[in-house]
Amino acid sequence: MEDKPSQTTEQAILEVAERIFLEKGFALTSTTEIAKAVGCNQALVHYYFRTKDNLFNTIFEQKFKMFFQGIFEIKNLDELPFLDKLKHIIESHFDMVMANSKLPLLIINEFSRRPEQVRLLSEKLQGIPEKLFEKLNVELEAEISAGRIRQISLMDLIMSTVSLNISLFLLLPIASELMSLNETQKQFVIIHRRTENVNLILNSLRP
Amino acid sequence: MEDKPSQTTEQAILEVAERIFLEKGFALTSTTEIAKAVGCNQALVHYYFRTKDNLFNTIFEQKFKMFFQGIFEIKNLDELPFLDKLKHIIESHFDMVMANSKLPLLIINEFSRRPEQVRLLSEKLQGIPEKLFEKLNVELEAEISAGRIRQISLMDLIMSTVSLNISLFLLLPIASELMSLNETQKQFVIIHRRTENVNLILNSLRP
DNA sequence: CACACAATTAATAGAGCTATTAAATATAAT
DNA sequence: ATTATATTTAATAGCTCTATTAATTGTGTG
Repeated sequence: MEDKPSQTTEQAILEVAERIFLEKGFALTSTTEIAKAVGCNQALVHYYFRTKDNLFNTIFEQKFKMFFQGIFEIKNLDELPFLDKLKHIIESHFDMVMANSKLPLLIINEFSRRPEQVRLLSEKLQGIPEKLFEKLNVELEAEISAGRIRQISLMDLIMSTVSLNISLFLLLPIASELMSLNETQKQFVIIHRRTENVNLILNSLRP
Repeated sequence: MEDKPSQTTEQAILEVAERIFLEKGFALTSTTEIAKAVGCNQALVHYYFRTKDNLFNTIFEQKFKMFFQGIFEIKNLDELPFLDKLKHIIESHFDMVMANSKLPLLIINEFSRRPEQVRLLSEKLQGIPEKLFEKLNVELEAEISAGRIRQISLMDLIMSTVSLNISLFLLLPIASELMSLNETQKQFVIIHRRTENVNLILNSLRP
């Protein structure tokens, strides 16, 4: 049946489903459509994953983990000054969002569609970034005490970073439709906002 | 049939439909559900609005206009210094988003569901805030020339403001689920972020 | 080859949804 | 009161979707 003989049908279904779910969301995606895109019978989707919910959860769980663990990926930044470290964190978060630009909307929608299940899922991965947060918080408070940056909580810093980074990719489709941006212009906006988000946050931290 | 005898059935359908559409989005809302919530026959929804799309568009168009025109409501702020004016603008934008906290997600989803129709709709209301933007831009550039604020474009300023303000209400359901926030705690976060968003932007503008 | 098992398909039950139609009921006007 | 018009309902056609079942084809193993 296959174009790519190297992968199993099950993998093909997963990959196609991931793409379509990210494109159109859970509600507007049918197993019929997935099967058609894979080039197989619709029953086969249910043969491997039984239900549409199962299939979605398999994909969503993996993406969700990746996204939350990747919020602030640990790197070898120990020796850097705090603000340089922060710059790296903001930029790598931006890059992660850019590489998964349709995921935030899916997660937000999924939380409003069935908050309970997503909460259960998220409990499985509790506590992963806590160590990093602890360390960052210590450094942050040291900087504040030393008078090198203004009073601010780590939560606010994270909230602002995530807000600015994900919003770009939530709003860009709207802005580019309203202002008729072409692909080149969109790319320009993206790299421009990448630096602007960093500037905004770092500048605002001055005491 | 009615609880509120003062309003027509048509109005009742509109109000109920608005609430449910905002709650669950277009795809997950059925005319059957709307009718049940209104307390009328399902055919009546189609009698007044013919199609579900029509009903949705009627509501969406009105909300969409309100939201975009209200992005930067004009006020009597002429005599204020630029930064004070900006503070007012950010705060009143925040308040408008807070009063319509489920609307941004609906608009974002609708843009990805049918970008073309929404673009056509948006063309109808082109040019409303242009005057204000012009004026703000002049003032902004004057401040930059005078060295009172750093180099930044008005577009970036708007983008950051909208990003920070809408993201709070996109992320709060997730955060409050993950951290088990109660209603009081959520309210605290909201008022805290209201001032933090202003601080973030104003602080970042220093040269 | 023959047998077991995996993969795939066709067919369809069952459910929910949109939209229409025709009939019933309420309302207003003369 | 009668008639026209507006409102409301019941019934249902037609569609799409999910999920299951039974039958068919493929594949590897003894």
